[in-house]
Amino acid sequence: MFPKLDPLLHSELRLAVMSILADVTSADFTFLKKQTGATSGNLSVQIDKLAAAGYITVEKGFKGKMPCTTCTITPEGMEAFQGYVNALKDYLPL
Amino acid sequence: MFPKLDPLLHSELRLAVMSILADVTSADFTFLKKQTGATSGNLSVQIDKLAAAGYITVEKGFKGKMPCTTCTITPEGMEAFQGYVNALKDYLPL
DNA sequence: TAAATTTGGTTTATATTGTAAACATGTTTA
DNA sequence: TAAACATGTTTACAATATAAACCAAATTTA
Repeated sequence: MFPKLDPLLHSELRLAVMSILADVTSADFTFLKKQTGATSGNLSVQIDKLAAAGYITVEKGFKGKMPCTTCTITPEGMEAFQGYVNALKDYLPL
Repeated sequence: MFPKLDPLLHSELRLAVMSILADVTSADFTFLKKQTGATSGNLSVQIDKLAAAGYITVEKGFKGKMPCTTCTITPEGMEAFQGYVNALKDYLPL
């Protein structure tokens, strides 16, 4: 049977963000933007959704004088990501 | 870098359908419905989209006296599915 | 055999989602 | 100080997914 895929993670950009954070734990907005190639607007929206779900935390600070938004994956986010990966395996010949 | 995911395949139900067809080549509507747990309406719509993309062919006939719609994956569909699977690998720790 | 039910879908309406464009706020550079 | 750049956010629109309603033919039941 096909397990349900977490709709929050089944999104190209959110999945890319979570994939990065699952790897490096923490990253700032600019880094995520460069790595994913997303537009700022789209990234901002998707980060909000991940944060609202408790999958990441978002901290706003400054690097020098410039604003800097740092995203960090939470344990729940890590778990959700791993769950998604496992679920996907039932859809794919791996 | 994160490769673009084929939006036609990045859909839970369409992916499930393609996953089945990649395995068994051909299956009828009822079988797909049972395996995926989808509603008829949703399945009907998603099958149309896969067919419109040339990923599957749809043949309408009868099994005994009852109508029977058979879906078959095309070579292009097979290729697209494999491309999607490969692209996904860059998103997941596998 | 007439009515009710089941099978096998399609169409349509709505809710959700994704995305880009426009905007806001401040900083650096010429 | 004016123009260009950095770092995001908000908003408006387009695309998508999904369920609900519908349809027609076949089958079962009374």
